[in-house]
This record gives sequence, structure tokens and C-alpha cells, in this order.
Amino acid sequence: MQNNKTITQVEVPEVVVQRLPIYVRILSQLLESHIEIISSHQLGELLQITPAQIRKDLSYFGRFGKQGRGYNIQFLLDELRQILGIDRAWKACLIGLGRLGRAIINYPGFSPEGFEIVAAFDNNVAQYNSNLGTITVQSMDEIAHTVKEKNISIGIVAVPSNQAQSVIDTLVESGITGILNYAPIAPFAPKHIVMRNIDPVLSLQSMTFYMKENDEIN
Amino acid sequence: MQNNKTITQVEVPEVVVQRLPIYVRILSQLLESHIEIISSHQLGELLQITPAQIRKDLSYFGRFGKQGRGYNIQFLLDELRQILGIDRAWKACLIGLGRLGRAIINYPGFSPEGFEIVAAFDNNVAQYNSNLGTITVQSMDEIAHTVKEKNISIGIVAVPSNQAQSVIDTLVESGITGILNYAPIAPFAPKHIVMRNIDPVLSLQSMTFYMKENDEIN
DNA sequence: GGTTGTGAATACATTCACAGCA
DNA sequence: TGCTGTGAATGTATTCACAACC
Repeated sequence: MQNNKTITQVEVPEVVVQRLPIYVRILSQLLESHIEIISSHQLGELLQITPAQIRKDLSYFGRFGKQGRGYNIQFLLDELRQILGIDRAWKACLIGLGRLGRAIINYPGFSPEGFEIVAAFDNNVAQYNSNLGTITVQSMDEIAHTVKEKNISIGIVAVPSNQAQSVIDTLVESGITGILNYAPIAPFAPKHIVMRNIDPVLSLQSMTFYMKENDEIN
Repeated sequence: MQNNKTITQVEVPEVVVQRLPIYVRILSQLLESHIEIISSHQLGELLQITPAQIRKDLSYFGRFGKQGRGYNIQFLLDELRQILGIDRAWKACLIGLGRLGRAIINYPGFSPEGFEIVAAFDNNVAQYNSNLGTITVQSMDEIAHTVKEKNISIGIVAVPSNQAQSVIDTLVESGITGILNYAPIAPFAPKHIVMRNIDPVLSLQSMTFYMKENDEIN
């Protein structure tokens, strides 16, 4: 009786969920190289992760391997894609079309993975209707309306930091459930919103902690 | 005798180091708002982190607060900056001047935090010596030479994924100790290299795991 | 022989709770 | 009284190690 969780099995740790996309990526590459089977040991070698961790991670979701042989890559990939919900397309909108926003909207890596930017917003009229392929830039007033109309579920925030929190609030009200935030702030959102932050400065600042000793030689 | 670690005190957990830059950022903002003192409870409120965690994190490095009052923001900031090694300038170079690379080199957020991009490399001759302020674009052959000459310690990788690992190898050989990798690969580097990856697709793919249930209503 | 899947053991991280101080 | 700093307790994540199986 120590377990007060509901019958919904063991909760999957968040770190595990964050590793699954890494597995998906390497498995896709292997498949392209016409490799069909791989062991947890080989995978671990490629990813610098212990084989035990890979097996344990996968075991939260099912039994995908064969003893003595390893994992069938195509099968495991299909399963992982379904688990992650990336076996289908997701509609996203982009807010902010400064240099960063334009780099994001032109980034060719999203759509092959099923993330489609179907709307873009900016309050700077000078940016409207510039050359962005099929997408028409709209005023930020229209976020709520367009998000609902087009049934968009992900918002990508690329506005200056002083506007970011209010954009996030708007997105939340509009019914979006996932936010990819590029603004260098500590964003606030209700618990049901899934937030991910992209913040190179924070990455650099935690990097130098480990670099400063080595450097004292110079 | 259970402790086989060296006398070098308790190892600081990596997660703690990654939170310190977040503290630095919010403390800087508070200081700009002319706030001088803050308690762990107030900080936790702003960052959605428990006060106990903040106090524990800080306690790895010293005793920065005053009982009954809280933390002096300016003092704590100075200490944290020194701990992280961001109380001085760091020289970085950028490799890859495609759309992403150009967005990075024009990003105004690095230099105020002391990260200065002092060299840029690309093998596409068409990109050389375009309008990039004081920086002259060099061929990638020159990475090793320039890194040593200018005493650069951080490499920012923004080349296509098929070139990324070889660029990383070159940077490592050149004596760089920190790498910020924007290429969507699982990079390999020796253990003494500090690597950080910026990978929005992985972020999105771990996001949808938590979004897919909610969405079944639609 | 080789490899998975998984309980048990260990290691790590967070939170509690309170003594000690301003 | 209010808040820090920190051991102890709890909660999470990783690794071990081996039975089960191909």
C-alpha cells in the first residue's frame, strides 16, 4: 500500500522521454545505411550511453527486442515514432519575424519530421507579406483567431524578450498546448502546457564552468 | 571509508551548474529593477523552483545569504558570475555561414554576456567576406591556425549535419575546449571537451509525447 | 554464444524540517 | 520573527547482474 499512484502503470521519467528522439534519429540514420538489426551495446557505442540504460528506457514502453539478436531497426523506429506521437503531422505557428524568426521559418529540418509552420505573426508591418513561400504574415492580433481556425497546436516564440511573456499568454489562451520558446527569459505557463526553451546563452554559461579551470594554464 | 573521491570536496551536480545561469539572468533583471535583496522564496516564485532547491544549489559554493533577510542581489550575482567563469570574456569562432550561421553571428545576445565571435569559417567561397562587420570569413582549412593564433576556446558549429562531425574533430585537434553544436547529430568528442547541443527538433519531438493524449479529443 | 528485459542495488537529486543566526 | 544553510529523509535515475530465451 505504499503506492498512491493510480493504476496507470509506472510513470515514465521525463529524461527517458527526452532520450527517445535521440534513438529515433540514430535509428533513422542506420536504416538509411541499410542496417537492419542492432544491439543495445552497439547503439550505446554510437550514442555514448550505457546499453543497460537503452534497454531500460525501451522497457518502459514494451518489449521490442529479440534475445540473442537485438532490435529490428525498422520495427523499433515505428514503435518509437508512435510512442512519441511523431508518426503524424503537427501544425505550428511562428511568432516573431526578426532575424531569428526568419531563420526558423526557413529552417529545412522541421517539415521532414512532420512539424509544419502554417502561420506566422509579427507586429512590424514592414515584415508583412515578405517572401515566405505559401505563408502570409499576419498581425499578432490575429493569433487567437488563426490558431483556432487552423487548429494549430504548437507555438514557436521568436520575439524580443520583453514581448515574450505576453505572446506566451496569448498562445495559451488561444488553446495551444506546446510552446517552443527561443526568447531568453524564464517563461511562465500553466502546468498543462508543454514548454521547451532554446537558449544558447544559458548553454554557453554552463559550459564555461567546466572550462575555466583548464584555462588557468593560459 | 565509503568515500573514494579525492579530497576535492563534494562534486557539484551538473544539473545544479545548469541552473546557475538561470539564477544569474533573473538576478540581473531584478537588479535592473533596482531591487537589492531577495529571499529564496521570492526567487523560487519567479522561477517556479522550490526555495529549498535554490538554497541547496547555492550552498554547494558558499554561504551567500543572511538569515532573516535573504540574499543581496549584487553580491550574489558577482559570486555566481565568478563561479561560472562568466566574469570575463570568452573568444568563440563560428563554423558555417548558411542561414543559421548568419543568424548566429548577427545575434545580439552573445556579446553582452561576454561571448565574442572573433572568427568565422565557411568553405563556400560565395559567402566569404560578406557584410559581417569586423569579421573576415576564412576557409575551413584555416580553423586550426586561427584558433591557436587568436587563442579561441569555444567553437560554434552551424554546418550541415554531414560535415558536423569532421568540423568537431578539427576543432578538438585545434585545442578548443568547448563546443556549441547546432547540427542535428549525436556528436562525438573526447571527455575533456564540454559539448552543448542546440536541437529544436529533438525538443519538439519530446514535446509531442505529452501532447498526443490531450489531442485525441480533436 | 549473444542479447534482451528487469528486479535489486546503487548512485544521484530534491525536499523536508529545523537549528542557528540577524 | 524571518530567513538561511544543511543533515536526514525521501524520491528519481542509472547501473548491475542474471534468468530467460534465440
